Amino acid sequence: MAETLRTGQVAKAAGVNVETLRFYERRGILKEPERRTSGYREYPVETVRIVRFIKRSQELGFTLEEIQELLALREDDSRTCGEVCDAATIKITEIEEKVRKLQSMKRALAILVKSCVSDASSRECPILDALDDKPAKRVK
Amino acid sequence: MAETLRTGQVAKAAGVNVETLRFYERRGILKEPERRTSGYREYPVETVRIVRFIKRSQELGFTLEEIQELLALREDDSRTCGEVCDAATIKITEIEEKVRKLQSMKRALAILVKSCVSDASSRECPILDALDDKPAKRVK
DNA sequence: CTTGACTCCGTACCGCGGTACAGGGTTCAT
DNA sequence: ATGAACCCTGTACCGCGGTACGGAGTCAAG
Repeated sequence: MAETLRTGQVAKAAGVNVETLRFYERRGILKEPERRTSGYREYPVETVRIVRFIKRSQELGFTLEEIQELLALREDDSRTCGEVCDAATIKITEIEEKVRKLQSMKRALAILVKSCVSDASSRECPILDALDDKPAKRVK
Repeated sequence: MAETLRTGQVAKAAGVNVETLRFYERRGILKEPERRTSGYREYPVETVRIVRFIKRSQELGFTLEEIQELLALREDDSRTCGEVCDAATIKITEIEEKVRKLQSMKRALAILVKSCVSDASSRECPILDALDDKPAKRVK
């Protein structure tokens, strides 16, 4: 029963390759693991989940730097609760903004689909309206 | 009253710089505008909205290639309605997936905030659970 | 005690999405 | 008719997030 994992095992389990782990370590996004005397890294099993979290977060449009901040929110004994709380609240606001825009885009696509179905010669284009500044309302 | 705009005007209005327009043109994401005899580009005013759409879409995690597809959905007289419809439907599904994940992350952050408020010494970390495969339920 | 898979480190390179010149031509207001 | 402000093309470079070596050491099974 392995309490620790080596690079290859972590990489495989997390679906990334070994150099990516090293890259994350250099970037400071993964903290340096223990080493055995040979120099081999010994990762805690948890690392797999962290790496997976990173990859998924990226798909959502977060940069590595932002992800680093997100990860810093967990297991940060040093910072005061208030700080963590504030940071998390800011992130929540950002996420809500993303969701809002995505839903706006989705609505635009839905209009497109509907106009397709109902009327082949529809001329108005909802796509550009989707993310406009002005709250467009020209659905006719 | 200007019916067309020049690069500088488009760039300024859209909040990008001139070379970005040229770059989009090379990439095929903006179609080549008319030219006056001097070689100066003459953009239709609509271009400003297109560029703004591109920038906003990027913030939502779409690549230029995906954005190109989105833009292709509009004003595409050649393609059949069915094709456009199918493509839009696929995009909608992708968007829903993004939203789902974002909301999952948001929930995790909210738990974090709440645990902060209620109990300074809470030990469980919701962050890593947020985007896990398994539908975690350990809120205790 | 060898062989093959794994790991180490360093450094170089990649694709994406731009950004920044250099070296010219155009416009237009004065 | 001239100067500032704009535009053209081409090419080189940038930061991000990895990816791919090369050359060497380690580990475990046979």
